[in-house]
Amino acid sequence: MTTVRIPEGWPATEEQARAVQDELRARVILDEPGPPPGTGHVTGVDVAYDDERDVVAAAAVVLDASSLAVVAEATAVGRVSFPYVPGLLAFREIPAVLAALDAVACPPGLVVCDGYGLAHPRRFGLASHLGVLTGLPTIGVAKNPFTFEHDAPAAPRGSTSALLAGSEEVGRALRTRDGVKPVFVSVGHRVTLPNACAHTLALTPRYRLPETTRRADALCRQALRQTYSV
DNA sequence: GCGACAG
DNA sequence: ATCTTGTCGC
Repeated sequence: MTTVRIPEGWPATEEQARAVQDELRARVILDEPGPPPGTGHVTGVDVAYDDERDVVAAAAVVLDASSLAVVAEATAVGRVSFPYVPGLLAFREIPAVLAALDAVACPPGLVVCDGYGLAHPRRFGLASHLGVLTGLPTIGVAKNPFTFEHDAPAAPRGSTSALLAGSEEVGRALRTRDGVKPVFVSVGHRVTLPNACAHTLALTPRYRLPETTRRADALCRQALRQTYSV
């Protein structure tokens, strides 16, 4: 377990945070396909909080993309860096996520985030932001449609429908299990939307949520609990 | 002005 | 995110 460091000049206000998004947005790469599903490494990152104690715990779990076996994992604990504000989630999660990613002992490959990338009020969600800061290919897989519109995808696993901001497709609702509520996939950095959906399907052989986020979620919660019993 | 709103 | 027990179903 390592310690979270809040970067110098980290935004302190919502206005500053939005200005950072507006500047970094230009660095997102959308025209690379990204790694082929089922090859190399796939890494899940997630964060758990205790706002009462001002404590944050993050986890990064690296899986072998073809077997989904855990290859490496790391956690980071520290102070909360930003309050939760819809549209500014990245400022709350990224310092902890970066610390956990830095502590992992092997190349992360594709990084799967809990939340959104392109599907964001300013088109620069958590997955986009993390991708720009690390240079890694990233995607976002969210559990809710946020403020976006969508029709229900057909019932079979693998069915999709457009996630829309007006008439712009910012992501896809993707059914990962027959007849179960879909997940919401969007592109982060250096990955294409169809490829992001293919990765998500490859990571959901059994459960609605990707193995990466399930593993990372369990690990960061555990790290947060250990913070109490010490 | 009010409500909604990733995690 | 987090607070929280059992329960219905594959």
